[in-house]
Amino acid sequence: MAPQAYYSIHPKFHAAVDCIIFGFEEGELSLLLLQRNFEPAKGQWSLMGGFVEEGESLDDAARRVCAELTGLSDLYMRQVHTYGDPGRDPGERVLSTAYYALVDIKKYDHALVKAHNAHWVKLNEIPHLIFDHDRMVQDALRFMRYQAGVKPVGINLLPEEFTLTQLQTLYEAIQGEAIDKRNFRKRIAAMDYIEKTGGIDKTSSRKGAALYRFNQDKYDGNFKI
Amino acid sequence: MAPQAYYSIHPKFHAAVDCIIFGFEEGELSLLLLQRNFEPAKGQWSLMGGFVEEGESLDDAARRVCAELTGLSDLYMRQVHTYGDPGRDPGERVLSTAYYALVDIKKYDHALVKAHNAHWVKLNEIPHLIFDHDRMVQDALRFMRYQAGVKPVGINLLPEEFTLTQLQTLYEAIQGEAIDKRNFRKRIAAMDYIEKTGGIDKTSSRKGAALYRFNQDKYDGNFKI
DNA sequence: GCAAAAAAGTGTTGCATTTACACTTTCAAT
DNA sequence: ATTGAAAGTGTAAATGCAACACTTTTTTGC
Repeated sequence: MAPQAYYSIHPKFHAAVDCIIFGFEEGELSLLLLQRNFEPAKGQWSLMGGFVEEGESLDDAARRVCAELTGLSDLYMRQVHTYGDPGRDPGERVLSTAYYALVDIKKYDHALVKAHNAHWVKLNEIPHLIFDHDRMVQDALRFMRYQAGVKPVGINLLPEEFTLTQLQTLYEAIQGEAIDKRNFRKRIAAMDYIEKTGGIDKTSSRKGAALYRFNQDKYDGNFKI
Repeated sequence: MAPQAYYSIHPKFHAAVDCIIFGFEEGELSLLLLQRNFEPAKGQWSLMGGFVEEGESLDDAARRVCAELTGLSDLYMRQVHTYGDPGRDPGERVLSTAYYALVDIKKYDHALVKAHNAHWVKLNEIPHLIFDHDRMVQDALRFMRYQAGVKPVGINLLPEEFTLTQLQTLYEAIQGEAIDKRNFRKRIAAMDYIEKTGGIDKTSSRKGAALYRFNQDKYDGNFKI
């Protein structure tokens, strides 16, 4: 068989990425969802997605798609799964790879979000989404929760400086259950890569709460020995 | 934009699946690898792979590809990751989704394996593989190890009936470290879904070892309450 | 200026899980 | 009858995890 024929006898498919974009506000996780003002499935809710272009890796496509909506191009993102059932997109056949992304909800570009008719929706208020996007959300949520239990990825949902109460509330939202304050702080204290900045936050407490930051170098150091 | 145009302005890609096929023999994990007697990359080592066809889901494609090589179509399989860098396949652009599969190494079709010029290779003797297949193997191994630590998926590498010594040797191979025999048996005893068959295996011991089997119903029951 | 409110911050104990550890039993082969 | 080879079995120490309540600080309202 000639090398060319090896490939050309096989079909080609559209490839897309869909992004499950997590934010954290008011003690709850939210997703950034589109109320589609475009076809297909105009009027329905969906994830932000887009087609993979020539010469663009899947990771790059996911990054571009998230940046188109949020204006942020340095988000923490991870591939979740690829969905390839024929008929999953009722228009044409499309293979779609889902990525989750973590956003500091204070930072996104409001104009872009508005232009896409996108909205932050709390996890327990998520409407039915088009195609197989419901399942993508379930899978992404499970994977993100798993990763958050293993690595401090959740920090990407907070500003650079944060209080321990914010951090605890975040992890309670991720895990979906209350955490004992003293045990939580003991655990954090044992992580030398979460360090005091010296700053004090007085926005949510009369007394004032110490600010902390994540130190990537110290974190990497823990594994390089 | 007309619905058709929505899709057609975007490029299409070949879609492939590559299978990381695990077996267990002589106390070690092995992979079923091809010494390619076909183009591209003839003469080199690779994973078993194939293109996704029209009307075929990714899962179905992976199942078909594994069955083409092993003759077994009911393998435990899980999607690992999709690799989409441009240039990952030097011929044409191909998006490839990796699946791992677990095989009872006593059962595969030897003629098919021979026809494909495939060989079982022990984990620590794996040669360099083409394209990004080395990375696929690393990712699949990590994912399989994780899953084996959480669910009894490893059982798919053993015959229906197995001794506790076999099971322990398997888990030592998966984890890559020795396990205390009494602690291991205590843990297994606590799993009511691993049950004695009443049979006795005398092939590897004068005394004879009790045979066990995995009870899927009891296992499912543990989570349905 | 005093009292109340609201969040930050701080250790100890009991319980459960995990780990370490060595000898006996059985049976086939010689 | 002895030997060899793998199967099978329980306890004690240590570690990790979960439960639990009060003090401190500062602002605000009286």
